[in-house]
Amino acid sequence: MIIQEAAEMYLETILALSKRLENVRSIDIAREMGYSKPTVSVMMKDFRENAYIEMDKRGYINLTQKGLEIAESIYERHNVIAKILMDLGVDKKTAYEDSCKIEHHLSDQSFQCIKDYFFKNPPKL
Amino acid sequence: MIIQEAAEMYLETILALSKRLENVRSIDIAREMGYSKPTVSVMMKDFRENAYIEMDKRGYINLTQKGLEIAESIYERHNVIAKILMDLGVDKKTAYEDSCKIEHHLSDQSFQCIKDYFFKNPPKL
DNA sequence: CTACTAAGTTAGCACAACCTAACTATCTTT
DNA sequence: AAAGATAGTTAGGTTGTGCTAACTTAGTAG
Repeated sequence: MIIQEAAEMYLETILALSKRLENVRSIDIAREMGYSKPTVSVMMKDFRENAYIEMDKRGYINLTQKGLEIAESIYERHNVIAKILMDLGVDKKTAYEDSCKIEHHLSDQSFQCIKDYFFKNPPKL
Repeated sequence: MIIQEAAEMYLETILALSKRLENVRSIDIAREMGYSKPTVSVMMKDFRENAYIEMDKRGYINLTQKGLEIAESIYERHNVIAKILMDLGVDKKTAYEDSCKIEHHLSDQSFQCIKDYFFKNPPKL
């Protein structure tokens, strides 16, 4: 299973939910992302089969090491890019929306260069 | 027809090709983008029906005003973003590849903020 | 116990955007 | 004129990612 944009979004959402909920279930993901139950259910089946998550008998979802690594990398990108956009004057909502889309398309090299540059040269408004 | 990422790529490619070729044909687009002839043919049919391009009897393609506006906006983004990435230290090939993907996902607001910032604060290596 | 509700799953569908195979049309070359 | 090459089109298939309808399963409330 090649991890594609959609899959990255699910993994990131699971990580984000796990930071504010006791347990993460399919239904929580569906509500968070605005998708139907079956859509999420099918994707979680895929994730189980490819060992990105584990699910217990109650349906509580946990990221495996493999899943967590991807989720965290995307999650970091999301926040770093959103912060930079906001520092450049973009409003919060737009900054988060845009970074949510961009985060999947940046090479590691570009992300690192952007991160390094803005770390060394924080924009002053 | 909602212009989606794929459509934007075709329009941008037509514009780019028209800058270095006398006439642009479906086959030129197919070769440039690495797609099959039928794939391009079907998309061009769609473009004709939605007035993004015009095609004469010889199959020569020209962007309409509507098509040109989209193509130019994407084309500008591509070059601006690629230049910034290169200024930040990303190699040329990666910079072009990444900007090619990002260009479709940035809001006007974010693009403008990024452009303004780097115009006022050109990175010095 | 029955009935309701909530969560998860299965089956089947839709759409975008790619593909190959096979056809047509046109132009060139002999 | 016949044959070959090149370009475009049509038909039908595949994959990813979403949907609804309808089912199952488990927990809760009367």
